Amino acid sequence: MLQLIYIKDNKDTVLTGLKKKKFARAEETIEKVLSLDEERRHTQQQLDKILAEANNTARQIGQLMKEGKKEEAEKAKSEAAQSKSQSKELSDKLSATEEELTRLLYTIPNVPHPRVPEGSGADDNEVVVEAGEKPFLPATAQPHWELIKTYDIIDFELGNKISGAGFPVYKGKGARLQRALINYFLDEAIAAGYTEIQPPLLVNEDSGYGTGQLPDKDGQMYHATEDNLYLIPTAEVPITNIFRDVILKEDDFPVKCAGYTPCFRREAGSWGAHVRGLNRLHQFDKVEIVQIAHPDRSYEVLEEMRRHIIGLLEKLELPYRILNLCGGDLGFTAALTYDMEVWSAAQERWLEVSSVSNFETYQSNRLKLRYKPTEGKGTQLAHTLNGSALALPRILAAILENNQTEDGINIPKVLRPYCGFEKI
RNA sequence: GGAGAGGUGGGUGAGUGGCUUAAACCAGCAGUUUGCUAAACUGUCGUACGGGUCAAACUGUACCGGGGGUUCGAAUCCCCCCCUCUCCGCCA
Repeated sequence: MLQLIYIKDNKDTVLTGLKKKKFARAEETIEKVLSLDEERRHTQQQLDKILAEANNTARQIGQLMKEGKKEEAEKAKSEAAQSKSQSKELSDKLSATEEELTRLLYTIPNVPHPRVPEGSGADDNEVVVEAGEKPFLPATAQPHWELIKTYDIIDFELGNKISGAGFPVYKGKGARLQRALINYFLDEAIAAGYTEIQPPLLVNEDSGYGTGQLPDKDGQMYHATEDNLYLIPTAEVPITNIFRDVILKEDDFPVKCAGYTPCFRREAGSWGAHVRGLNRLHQFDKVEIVQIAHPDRSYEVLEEMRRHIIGLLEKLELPYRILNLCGGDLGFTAALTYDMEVWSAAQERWLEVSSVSNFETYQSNRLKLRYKPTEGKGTQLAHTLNGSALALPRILAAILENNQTEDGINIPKVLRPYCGFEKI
């Protein structure tokens, strides 16, 4: 969530930003936030004063008792009892106000960065880069959901039998190619200075709130109710939560973590004709990169992450384009997001394979992820960033479709040492 | 799953109702000493929300796993919950 102090000091910027993000009732909400804050401070001042007096009296009573002045002590006691109901009332009011304030703050999305383009939907996203050559496919070319049957490398029917729709079974060279991609992505991340993490795949409620999946996207996660644990929808959740309630030192920056995990998504209500094959799944594999950055450097870090992902796409020889998401299409918590899409030649459409975002302090405020500046007092919120590097199924789809030939599918050169074969 | 023990600052760990404003030690930071390192010594050393100030100094409140209660006063007593550890059982 946004920092209260930021809203107070930058009211106009916040309002402009929220409008860009198509957040309805921006003025109304911000005014309410500011007046609640006013009320909160006023109440706290009153309460603090009463508590200070009460603490004083209590100390005096202790002193009187010690000196054996019982009568005086009794008198003081009855006085103290009076301020009690008063303080109870005030502290109830304080927590009610704070609660309402927090609840309201949770409903306000992050403010977009100035570089975010205006717009209301996917059509308004800015194409930053388009690179690579779209392959020319033979007339016999098949979409990946046919190819996987032809070569018997991914089996949806089997997954259907074991689990249900959206849980494919990877077989033989399909499984090996998948494993090759994971290892390749991890090795590249390590080479780029990321620390490899193998996090838990089930997380508790606190972690769900920490990265913002709860309470809003409750229905999107698989929930093991017996133990009140959630299957992770992305490695972002466990990895970022490593830093929940953490105060870093300034020279701890940059913190770079990468992890491979399966990801589980219920994708409630989002199935349709356009999500055939590997395009959308309940379980899929992904390598995620996460950075915790100094606020002054987070946009450099974002560009660094973007370059890292481009590097992967280029080495995989996939045509790609990069979108700078417009205000209306930007996620709730992001300040700036690049979507990376690869060209899927047989489907003749772009597939999103990565999304890199700077959340600035939006996540860290909720996580209480701070750092101590070397100069000066106190703590400051760090910036968090993450991105997929990369999500496997659509990459796999694009590799299969783009590299198909009359006599098999060519494996990109960079993956061959990892696969142990050159062709499917 | 059964039984027991326990959750206190960055760490170790004291603290059974009021000289606790959380001792002491370690680590950290600053300084002194020093040819350098080490050691020693001195000082400093939590977080959040307020007040105060140009900024500080200073100052109020809350926080000893979480939530409630008893009391003038709770780390300490009571209730509920969560978690960790040990042993047993089960098990890759």
